[in-house]
Amino acid sequence: MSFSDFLEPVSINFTLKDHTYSLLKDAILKMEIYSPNAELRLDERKLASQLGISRTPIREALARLAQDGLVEIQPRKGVFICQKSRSDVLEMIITWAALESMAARLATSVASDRDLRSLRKFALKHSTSASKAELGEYSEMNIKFHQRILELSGCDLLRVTADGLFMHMYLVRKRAMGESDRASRSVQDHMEIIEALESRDPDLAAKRVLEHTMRLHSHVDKTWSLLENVNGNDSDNSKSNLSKKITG
Amino acid sequence: MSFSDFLEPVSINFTLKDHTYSLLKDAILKMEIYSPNAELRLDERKLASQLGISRTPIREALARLAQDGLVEIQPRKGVFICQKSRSDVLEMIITWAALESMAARLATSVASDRDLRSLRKFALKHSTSASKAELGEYSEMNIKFHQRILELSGCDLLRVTADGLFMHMYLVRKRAMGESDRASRSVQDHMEIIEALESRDPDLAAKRVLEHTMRLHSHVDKTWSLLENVNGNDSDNSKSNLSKKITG
DNA sequence: ATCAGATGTATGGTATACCAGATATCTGGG
DNA sequence: CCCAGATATCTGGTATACCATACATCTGAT
Repeated sequence: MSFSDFLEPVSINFTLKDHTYSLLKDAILKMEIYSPNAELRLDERKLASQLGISRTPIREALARLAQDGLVEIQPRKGVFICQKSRSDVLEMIITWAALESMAARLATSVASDRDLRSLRKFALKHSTSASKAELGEYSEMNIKFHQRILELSGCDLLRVTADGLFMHMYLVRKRAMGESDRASRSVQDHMEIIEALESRDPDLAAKRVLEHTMRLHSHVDKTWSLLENVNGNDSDNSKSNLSKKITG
Repeated sequence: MSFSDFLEPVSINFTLKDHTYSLLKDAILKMEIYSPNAELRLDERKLASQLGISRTPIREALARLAQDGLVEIQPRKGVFICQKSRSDVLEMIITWAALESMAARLATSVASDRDLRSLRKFALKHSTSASKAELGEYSEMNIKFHQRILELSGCDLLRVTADGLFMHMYLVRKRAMGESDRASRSVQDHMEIIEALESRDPDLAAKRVLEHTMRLHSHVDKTWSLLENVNGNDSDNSKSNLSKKITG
């Protein structure tokens, strides 16, 4: 072993801006941005000195985060973490429903029997945690289940687009779990979705995923008055009970 | 009238980086990036001197374009306009179908009778241009029709997400029109979609939009061997005839 | 005491200098 | 003539200086 054998992994293609991007993204996703005392402002100079780098890579990372919709850059004012309003969340759920419903439709054609067996096994394995008040764990599994359906579609763009939404949903996820009996209903829904996939029925699979996700929409619509008026006008009362109307 | 009355519109909130972003985006969307002699490389310094500004705002604009998927930044190599492979295009069509199908579903609930009448009028007005070989005009109208459905959904996120796809589709659109009898079939499809919306049947509207868009998928799948191997491996032959399989 | 205007300061916007990797070109030995 | 190694140069990555605006604070006249 020569000396040089030990210093290979300098990770080629590493750039500060990319590193900073994921660093900031993780930080934003982890922080409780809805707590009343949350610091929503990001100070370029402070970040630069904290990370020990210059402002340039930070600014490019912030530009990308702004494109993601995670932060908002107000010229000459500052950059602020975006709080999602209730209607923002509802729209994310609708869009997510659209994507995952299509994914399920595709999956009935392209997913292998082996993949579906694996999905069923995964769902069964975690079905017990729903009732045991291990809601944190169940919540994790819940997200994984839905991401798995996106993967099984074989359409990477569907998956990537939905991931962009999950990123935002993650920010508000902590609020949703543990309310009413959603978890046990969720387990039942999941099994019915799997059955639809296994029966290779595209319309049925799409319908069940749509109804399942729109139940979340309905739930958030009814119970999340908390986020009202957080970002000014949130005045689309016209969409009330939308979930029931559009699922036929 | 005092002198100062004439110099108000300095456009507050104007920033070079935002301006550069839309400038570059438009330029990329307008150029023929699939012509063999297309210049795919973007030189920061050249752009800077051409636009008469420094590299900084250009770099931030490029960072945003990269997030959009319009360009790819290869560290220490350069920034290149992304050419879409055939399978990329197919995935965009699938995702678009998912979004617009959901939009139609929503529209059956939230669109007003007046909006639907307006949509029908718009479709009728342009239905003749399809047969008159004014394919450029028809193509424009076609896109507007679909965007209008997204708007009628009342869900802005659906519309914005789909717009991001339209941006890419625009790049390849010139190739699709004028092939076979797609235009006249398209007119028929559009009228049936409008009828479904007017009958306020969410499932039917969603189904018709899905089938219409997946016909485009099918067409591209069969005829666009041109884009094969443009970006290396394009090896998802497993999806053949996907359109037929998933529309029930 | 109050408020308009001046002034200071903090923050993002922009320009520019310099660094490092990647590639093309040159050059000399074979 | 060929090719390895040196070298020049091009390009993006980073740091830093400076500018312009927004906002807070101060000041003095009423």
